Amino acid sequence: MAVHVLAVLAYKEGDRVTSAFLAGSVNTNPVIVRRLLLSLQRARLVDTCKGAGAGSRLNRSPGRINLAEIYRAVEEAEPFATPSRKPNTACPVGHCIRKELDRIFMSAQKAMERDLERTSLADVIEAVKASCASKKAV
Amino acid sequence: MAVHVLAVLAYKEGDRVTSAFLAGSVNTNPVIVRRLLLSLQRARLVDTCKGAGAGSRLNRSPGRINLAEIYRAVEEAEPFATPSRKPNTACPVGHCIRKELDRIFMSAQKAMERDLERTSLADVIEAVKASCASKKAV
DNA sequence: CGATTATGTAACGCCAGTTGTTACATATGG
DNA sequence: CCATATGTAACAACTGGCGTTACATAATCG
Repeated sequence: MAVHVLAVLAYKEGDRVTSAFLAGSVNTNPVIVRRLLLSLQRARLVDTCKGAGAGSRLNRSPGRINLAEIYRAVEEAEPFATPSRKPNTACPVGHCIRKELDRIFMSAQKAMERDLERTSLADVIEAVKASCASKKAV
Repeated sequence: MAVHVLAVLAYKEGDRVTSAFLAGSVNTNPVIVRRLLLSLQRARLVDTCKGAGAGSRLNRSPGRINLAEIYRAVEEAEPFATPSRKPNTACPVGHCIRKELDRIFMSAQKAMERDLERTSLADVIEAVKASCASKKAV
């Protein structure tokens, strides 16, 4: 969904867009979008102004924003299972496995982000446009 | 948690272990473990017998089981955000973006799994043992 | 054979996280 | 000063996963 919002922003090249408009586009509530924009602001991906005639716009050109950045800005939690908040008991394995798994999963997540880095927001826009065009052609 | 259970099984090299024992080790309920074991059975990772004196054991040596297999056996859902089951509206972006994002995320997930493939269950056991030993040394 | 043991499975409650909604304070521009 | 749009809080609704109880089924042992 974050990517979706940013894609719309990229679509409107530089124009300020209100959260209400974005919400309509993603088919959700303006507040949801605003909450999302807060994360994106923290990551310096968008630039938001308050007041009349204001709204948000991209802070960088779409070609210089990659999906890994968006992912990191939005997803703060690990994609893996909650470590089952129980610290485990007297099992010989339970004691030390958590730390090891964290290491391994961190590495896997890094691998995933490296893959996401290869795609820029501009790439997404381009692909979407192409996909829409071909669909229209039919 | 799946890895934890399998690690315990690997620890008990070949012995059949009951779900009750595993549950105690992971500090949870036997039924939870059984549900997990069902997934692992489907993936042919464990071999479970019913009846008295029965239980589960690994179907392969720990060195020949990698974490990507476990991940695939257990996690059936995408690690990414639910595609917000709403099919979106008349927004020009909304129409085609879902498909594109699916492609990209699939690729990222593949990258993650490729990373997980590099670690076998035996590696995890080894690391855990080493970690426990060093902790004991202190 | 029958008792015991352990899995398979369903039904249900519980809890946490996410989404959605309403409401209101605040800032900005005209 | 007023209209507009964000920031934020409070709360309802929904969802997914975990936990628990309960019961049927299967396999082993005496």
